[in-house]
Amino acid sequence: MASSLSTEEKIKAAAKQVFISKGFSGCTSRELAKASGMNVALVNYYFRSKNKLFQLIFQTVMEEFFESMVSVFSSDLPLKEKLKFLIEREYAFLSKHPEIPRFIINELSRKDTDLIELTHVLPVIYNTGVIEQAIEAQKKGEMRRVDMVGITLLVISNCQYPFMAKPLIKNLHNLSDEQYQQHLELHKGMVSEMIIGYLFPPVPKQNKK
Amino acid sequence: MASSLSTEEKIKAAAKQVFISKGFSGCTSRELAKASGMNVALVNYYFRSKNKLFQLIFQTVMEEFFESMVSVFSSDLPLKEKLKFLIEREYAFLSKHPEIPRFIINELSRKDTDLIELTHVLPVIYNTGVIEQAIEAQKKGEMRRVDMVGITLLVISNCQYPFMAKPLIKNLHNLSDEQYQQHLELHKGMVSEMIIGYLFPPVPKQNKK
DNA sequence: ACTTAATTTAAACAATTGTTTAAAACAATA
DNA sequence: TATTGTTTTAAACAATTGTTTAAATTAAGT
Repeated sequence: MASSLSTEEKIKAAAKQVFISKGFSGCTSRELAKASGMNVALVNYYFRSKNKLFQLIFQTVMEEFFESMVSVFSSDLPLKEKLKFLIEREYAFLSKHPEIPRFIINELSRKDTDLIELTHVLPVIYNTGVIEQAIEAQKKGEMRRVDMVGITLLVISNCQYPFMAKPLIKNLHNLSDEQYQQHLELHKGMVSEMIIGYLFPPVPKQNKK
Repeated sequence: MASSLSTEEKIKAAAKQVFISKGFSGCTSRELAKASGMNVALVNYYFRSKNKLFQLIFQTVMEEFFESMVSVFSSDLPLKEKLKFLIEREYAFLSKHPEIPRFIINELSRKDTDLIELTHVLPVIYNTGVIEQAIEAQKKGEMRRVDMVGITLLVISNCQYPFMAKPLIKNLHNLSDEQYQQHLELHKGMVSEMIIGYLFPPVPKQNKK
């Protein structure tokens, strides 16, 4: 039962859910309290303010968000397999946490937010050696000359957007939840094949020196 | 000068900007009033309530959002050219209105929102004959057998996400605005080539039947 | 000029916001 | 048991919320 958790952790867990689904400005202190079965004063007793609590939770969500990405790049696989694996992992993560990309993108585009430091995550990825893998594959002419920003964008666009846009696409195409789920599963395969097919064209385009 | 507009239109124009960038729950009635140079009472005098004003604006934003998409499908072009054109148009639209996809997706995923009817836009697209074009191209084996949902998802994922995720990617890769702009331009070409290359594979996969 | 209607303003409304207070309940230790 | 310190509660705080009122101003038509 959830009551085995401490009050502090109950509030944190509930607040995470509420913040993710409604955003910082979409919920109130009392709503956060009620969602954890506590009262308003307790929220501020443990976390000082709504804003402090949010900052704390946003940080942890960001870490979860990048965790699997880093772990995949750190794995001992050829680049092409890493990318297939990454897409698979992203879809698995998003199936569990479909609201997180929207939440993060939203809160990051608030002008008035104390923006979180992400500078530490890039070096971690770079240290996995994935850059060297890409450069080598490109030298051999096996891989298209796309930089890390381009690769990142390709992968997360095609993975995250379909989850974020669920209400839009469902509404637009008149789909049930089950139908959309099927489309997502189908789409994963297409995305994987498309991206791999693009980045690693069957016939080498050119061998730049 | 903007003062040539009527009070009602000044409020509407300012509210559109504010709603799009801060969302319904991210702004106040007084903020909407101040942004148009008016006062709170005038907002409710012309639009009855904050919610009514929002509903009105959301509707018009949605229409702008689908306008170019429909117009491209209605154009007299072969399917492959339509898709190239669509991507080009999407990028042009998003360069002008980079905040709109996030705004729409956000507001559509609010549980408590009176959801807008989109059922009229799908028939419009279907009536352009694009479906028949796709089926024919697929019969000839020129095009992969991907349905309308899949095509839609591919295009708008790769177009919209890079604009939505600007703060995330900028932060992650430590890019300046100018650098990100360059990446966007570069990405457009990649996306177009990738999607076309995937949907219309150079060597016909198989001729079903 | 007079009357009527439409527009704009300042002020007020009750409800809700984030946050704090001070007392109560609890737990641990002596 | 008495005395700590910690946790929880109910109530209050001023500020802000969406909305309304009623008076003031402007515009239009006679």
